[in-house]
Amino acid sequence: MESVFEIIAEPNRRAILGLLVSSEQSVGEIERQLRMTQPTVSKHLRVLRDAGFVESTVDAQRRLYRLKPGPFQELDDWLARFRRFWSAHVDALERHLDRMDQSTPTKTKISRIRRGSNRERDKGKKK
Amino acid sequence: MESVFEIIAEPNRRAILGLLVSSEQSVGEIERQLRMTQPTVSKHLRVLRDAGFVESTVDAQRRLYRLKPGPFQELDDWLARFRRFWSAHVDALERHLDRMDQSTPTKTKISRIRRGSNRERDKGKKK
DNA sequence: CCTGAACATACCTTGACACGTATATGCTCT
DNA sequence: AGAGCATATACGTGTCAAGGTATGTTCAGG
Repeated sequence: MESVFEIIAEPNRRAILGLLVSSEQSVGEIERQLRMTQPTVSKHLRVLRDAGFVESTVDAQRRLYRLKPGPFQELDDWLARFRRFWSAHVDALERHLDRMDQSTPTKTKISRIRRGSNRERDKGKKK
Repeated sequence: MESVFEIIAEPNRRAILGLLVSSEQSVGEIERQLRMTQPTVSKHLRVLRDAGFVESTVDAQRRLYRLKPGPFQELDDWLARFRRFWSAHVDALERHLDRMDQSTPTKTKISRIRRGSNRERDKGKKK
C-alpha cells in the first residue's frame, strides 16, 4: 500500500474517516457504528495511521483515533491540477467557497453573496 | 471497479490523467510517453472512460482522449468534508484560490484584493 | 481486395489485499 | 496475581484487478 490514493480506495477506510470527522473515536465505537469486526477495524486503522491519515492516543485500554490533515492536503494538491477542467469554473469556485464558509470556525470569515442554484451536476454512473 | 477512488488508485491511470491535462492525446502518444504497452493503455482508458474521467473522439484510425470534469468534482466533494481539518484553514483557502486564479482562463474572473497579513477581503461582489 | 496501422478485446497468470478465525498483548480492577 | 475487557497481530483463504500475449476490428491507401 503505497500512495494515499490506494488508502482511500477502500470503502471501509473512507467510512472510518467519515466517522472521525465528527470527533475522535475508539476502536470499539467504530466497530459498532460501522458493524465491522474488531480485527478489520484495527487493521484499517493501522493502514490509515501508517499513511498519516489518523493518529491515536492511549486512554487506558482504549485507543482514541482522530484525523490528521497531511494526506488530505496531498490529495487536494493532486486534484488542483485538474481544477481548470471543471465545467463551470466560477460555479466550482463558489461551491468551494460556500463549503469553506460553512466549515470555517468564523474566525476570519469572508462574507459573500448568495448565488442562484442552477448547478448542473452529472452523475453518470453505470453498473 | 466501482468508485472514482478505485479508479485513481492505479498509478498508471493517474499518469494518463496527468498527460491529458496539457492536451488531448491519442492512444499511441500516451503509449510512447508513458512507455506502456498498447493494450495496457487501452484498458486503462476504457476504465477511465466508463468512470467518466475521459471521453474520446474518432480521428481516422486514431482515437483522441480528453478529460471530463465530472469525477474530479465528485472527488472534491468528498474531500470537502475534511477541509476543516487542514492545519491553517484560511491558508488552505488562500492556496486554493491562488491555484484557481492561475488556472482559470480569465474568462469570468472574480476580482479579489491583495491578501496581506490582515487577510481582509472585500464583500464578495460578482462582476 | 489486400496490407498495414491504430486501437480494442479475450484469455491467462500472478500477486495483492481484505476478511475471518484464532491468538497474543496490554491495561484495570479487585 | 488473576480475571476480563479493549486492541493488536498471525495465519489461511478467496477474490479481483493489472499485465502480457494473442487476436479481433476498423480504417486508409495502393
